[in-house]
Amino acid sequence: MFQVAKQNRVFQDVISQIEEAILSGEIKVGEKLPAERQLKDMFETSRGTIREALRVLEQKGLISIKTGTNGGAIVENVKTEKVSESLDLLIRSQSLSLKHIAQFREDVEGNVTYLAARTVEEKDLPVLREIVERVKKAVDAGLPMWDDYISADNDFHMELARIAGNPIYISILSTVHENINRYYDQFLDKEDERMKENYQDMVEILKAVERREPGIAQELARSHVRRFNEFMEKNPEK
Amino acid sequence: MFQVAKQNRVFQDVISQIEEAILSGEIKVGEKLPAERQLKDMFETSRGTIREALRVLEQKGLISIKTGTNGGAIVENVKTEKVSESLDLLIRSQSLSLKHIAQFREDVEGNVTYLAARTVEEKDLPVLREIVERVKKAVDAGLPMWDDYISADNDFHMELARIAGNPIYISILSTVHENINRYYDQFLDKEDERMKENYQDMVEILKAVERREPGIAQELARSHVRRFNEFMEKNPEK
DNA sequence: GTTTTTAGAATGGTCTAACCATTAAACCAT
DNA sequence: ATGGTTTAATGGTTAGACCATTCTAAAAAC
Repeated sequence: MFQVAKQNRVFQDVISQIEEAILSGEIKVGEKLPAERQLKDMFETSRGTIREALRVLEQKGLISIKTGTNGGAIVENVKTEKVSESLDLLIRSQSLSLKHIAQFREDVEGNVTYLAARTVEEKDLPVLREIVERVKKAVDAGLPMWDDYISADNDFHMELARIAGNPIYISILSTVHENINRYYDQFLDKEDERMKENYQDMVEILKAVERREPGIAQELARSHVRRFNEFMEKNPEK
Repeated sequence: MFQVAKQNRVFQDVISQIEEAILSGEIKVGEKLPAERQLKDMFETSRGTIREALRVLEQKGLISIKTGTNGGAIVENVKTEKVSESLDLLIRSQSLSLKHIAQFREDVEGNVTYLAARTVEEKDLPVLREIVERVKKAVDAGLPMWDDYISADNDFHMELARIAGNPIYISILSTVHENINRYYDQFLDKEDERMKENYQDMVEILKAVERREPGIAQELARSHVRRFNEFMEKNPEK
């Protein structure tokens, strides 16, 4: 029947008002908020309170702050980065097993690759080919280039997400990569054979995307990820 | 080659240390951080700096703060709420459209239903049947029960996620629901016909799950969600 | 006249010290 | 027992000072 009677925190009100001004377009991206000392006078409060509000707005990704003359709080374009950050916290604070992340990744990479193969345009292909080239170079150089190889593999999947055209997938995928890479470092045996197999996978995925065959591309991406996962699961330390 | 040499903000260091202590389990959920005046001494800094750090940790959803004796910063279980909040900001700042969430939801519900149909056990079925019963009652009662109907529909999908057995899907799906429900309220025409059609969808999905037919269940779930989305997109205000 | 150096000013970052507001618990009066 | 009162601990807020960083423009050097 009744709502909890919550306390009034001045900085909360400051946050709401500035957030509203930004989202309504009253203050546009790239523009600066008034200086802290001015805001203090405008809101008739103290600088400390203003600064607490700015910390929250900064954390939300609505503003960024520079020091010095001409510094101040600049209104930012909200990026997907904060979604990744909070999702990452959520994932890390749950007791998730590698199996859960691995399964989720398999599904997501499948979906992303499906969408990418459906929406890919001619101009996207050189970028993908260039990444596959990088993987080839790393594979040819062998184990010393393992890190480059992993990094290019991630780029390949992220580029597919970009092509798929849905920013949500970009956030989700970067979070998944961040989390699963921690496990890869720990549990994946760095073998030459792995690199070669996975390079072949990528070549096949690229071909399917070039031919605009979503279903096939999806299944290839899934087994590509599954291969990684299986090798990790075989590892006894897990 | 080089990382950006970022300036040292004392509160940033405080945030990192406390965050690390929480995520590593050194301080457990439900436990309290030391009082601000104690933290100030421990970190050898000022109370203002400590408070700026606490604002950020609060915004991240890692702690909540109570006033009064026995008050203080309590370590919280990270909830999906903050992910939803940042997604919501993305939408409101127009970096993300309803279309993106709708598409993502279609994929996710499809994946979840596929998994659920594969892993479902006999004991899970009564729960699903009970939810479908609730939907039937709401549908029979017609438009006045619209909210109950939407709520039961969400429950149905969340229960499938639970059955699927991957906590990531539970988090992701609640985030999606939290966000998309706002749009349903705004853009979905509340028509009797909608309720009936969607009830039929759910009955079919349940049947496919009962028969352990993952592929069919997945496709049914996808078109179920797509139906919602299409009705929203037809709405001119969108 | 052009370039370099320097000084100033504006801005965020931090600190101190005080007081206010809220809350739980202990105590007291009825 | 019930209800009020006091007390102490905690977060919330304020004011004022000083430091650190950075841009600008004046001054100096060439």
